[in-house]
Amino acid sequence: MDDEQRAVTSVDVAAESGFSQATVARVFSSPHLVSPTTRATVEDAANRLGYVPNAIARSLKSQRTNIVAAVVPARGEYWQQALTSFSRHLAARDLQLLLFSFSDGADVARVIDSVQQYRVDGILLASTNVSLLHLARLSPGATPVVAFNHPAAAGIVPAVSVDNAAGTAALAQHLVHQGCRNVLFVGGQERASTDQARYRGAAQELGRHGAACGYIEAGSFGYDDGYKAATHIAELDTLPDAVMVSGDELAFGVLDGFRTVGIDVPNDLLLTGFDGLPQASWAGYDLTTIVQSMDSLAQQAIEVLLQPDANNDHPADVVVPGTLRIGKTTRRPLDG
Amino acid sequence: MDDEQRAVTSVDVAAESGFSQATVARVFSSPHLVSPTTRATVEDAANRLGYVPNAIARSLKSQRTNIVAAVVPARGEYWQQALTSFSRHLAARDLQLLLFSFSDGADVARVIDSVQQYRVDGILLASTNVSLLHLARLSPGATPVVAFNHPAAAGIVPAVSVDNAAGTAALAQHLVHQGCRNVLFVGGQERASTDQARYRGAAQELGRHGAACGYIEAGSFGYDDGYKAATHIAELDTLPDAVMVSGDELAFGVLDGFRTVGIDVPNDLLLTGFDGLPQASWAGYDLTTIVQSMDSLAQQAIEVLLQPDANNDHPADVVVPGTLRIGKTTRRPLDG
DNA sequence: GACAGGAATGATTACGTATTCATAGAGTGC
DNA sequence: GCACTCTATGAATACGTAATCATTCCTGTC
Repeated sequence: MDDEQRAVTSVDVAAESGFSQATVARVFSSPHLVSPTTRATVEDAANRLGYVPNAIARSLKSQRTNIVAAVVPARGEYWQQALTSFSRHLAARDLQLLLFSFSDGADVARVIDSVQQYRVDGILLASTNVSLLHLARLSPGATPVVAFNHPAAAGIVPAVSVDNAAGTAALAQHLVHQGCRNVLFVGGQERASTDQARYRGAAQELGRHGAACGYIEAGSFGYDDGYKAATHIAELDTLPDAVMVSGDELAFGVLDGFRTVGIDVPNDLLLTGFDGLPQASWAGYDLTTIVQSMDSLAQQAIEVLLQPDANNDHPADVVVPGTLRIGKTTRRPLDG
Repeated sequence: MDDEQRAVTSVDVAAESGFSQATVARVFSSPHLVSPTTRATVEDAANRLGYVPNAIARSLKSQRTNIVAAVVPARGEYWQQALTSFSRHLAARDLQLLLFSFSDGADVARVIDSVQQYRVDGILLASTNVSLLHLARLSPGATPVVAFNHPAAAGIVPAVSVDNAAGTAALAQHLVHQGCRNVLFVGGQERASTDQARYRGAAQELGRHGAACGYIEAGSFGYDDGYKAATHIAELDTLPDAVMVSGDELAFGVLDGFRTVGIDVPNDLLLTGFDGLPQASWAGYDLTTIVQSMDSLAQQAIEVLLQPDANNDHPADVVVPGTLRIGKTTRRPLDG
């Protein structure tokens, strides 16, 4: 009743079971070193007392926390998907996930300082906006880092990304096959390295076929900015054949914007996205896009993170291909 | 170059600065106890060596980790919103967020054991599916817990939820004003306590006005199951006046399902959701729903969590009201 | 039967910090 | 000039575990 339930330690279990603290510790960390009967006795005592090993003390002693930090932007469907995937794959390896989500304006340096304090086993740095300067701050530390979908970081730290350029190139080729000659690319933020790679991939492929590719910047990768961008596009003197949008969420906004102002997709123009969010296959959108296998990306990222990278002077740079998903936003109902 | 960058400790800083380890520790944990000149000297040495305090050791000594665990379902827009909000509010209090996301089939008991090991300062238990049995497992421990949006947990552990019943009651009243007499409620999972509370609120209010309220279960709160549910509803002999859906994401599926089979919302029937996800105000949906102030909920949850609750025998039970958002899914363009 | 070798366990220590206790000055008031 | 308070610092210890080293005991072999 009035038990103040003082924290139960391995010493308490030792006293209760009649064995030493060392043996109790072994029962929980390397059971094969202890005889079956002893193990049973100790486990019994532990259950009776409600003992749970203290991971903090374990971490201090073993110099491994079994925690991986994920530094992720606070907003955006894409990052939430990524986070879920990280979490699942880390759990499969008995690792915990310490979350550091930061808003656009937040002080990344402060976040990184915070991360360092916890002596995590690795850092998944998932943001296109972390400057290379901040990355450099991390490199001297012994904590392994993987830049997730931050192509510009490749060469400085190990990086895992989807093949952005190849993805938009595939989309561009698809559009060319549909007869598009005048394409407009809607970027999220010009300074984001993914944005740059995606535009480059599109522009090069379109150029190879003699098609034009303009660029406008929406301001963010969010729905609202896509919606606004659609309004601007509608006011252009001549509509493009097709609009390629740098991210799916942004594309949903563009699509809804077009619908509101009476531009019909795909009859008036074609529309593509990028990312392959679950919503892209919702009946309301059915968007042509590049589907990133988030599971594959997350798994690779964690693998690279935990590998004691053999060649330090040449950090790993994994590029995972995406797959083209063709939805009704590029499927002309009646085509010449 | 070849620095093996051995972990720098407060002892190293002590040696470098000429002061004792105790003084170094004080500089970082209670600076007011140390003279300004000493502090400067120590901070200088620390910077030179690249010292970062070890939070693990600090936690072991101080018995506070400054970490809060969030146990959250892996899937669902709503939970991702909640997670983001938790993260932001915890960061504002210099707390870290240890994430435990679990799939539907996962072993909750195992997750909870994991949580216990890390001696977190508190647990945000955000799932309608955690059984009361599991909650009981937690109570003897000294770790404070808050059940987030799990009404059934109220009374056993402190709970913070949106006012589910009042929310659906408000929606029901709105529907009655629109002339609805025959309403169908689409639940996610019957066993979820939020689902029950929401249905109850709707049925009672509709009953008060002599209107009927049927119930069907979609199977989950996800888009796909909503889509399927719409198909089933379309096959009914007589369509209801209105469909109340237990969650927004589910409602998006229902709405898209209706559109696919040619049922027009709001002309053929009215539709409401619950949660107030960002997508609910996207132009493509513009859903009538109850908007939960996630920020307010998260903040309250954290407050309750960290308060050394005065009266232990009567755990806190905070209920936050939602606000009605009227979208075009209940706005008849031309009404008799 | 003696001895090697292995298995099981206990005693001890280290991980890096925060805090208590003790101590040395530095002011302060009479 | 002395007792006294107060501040700044150092020495020592504790947090809870895992790993090393030492010890005991048991088994098998020639």
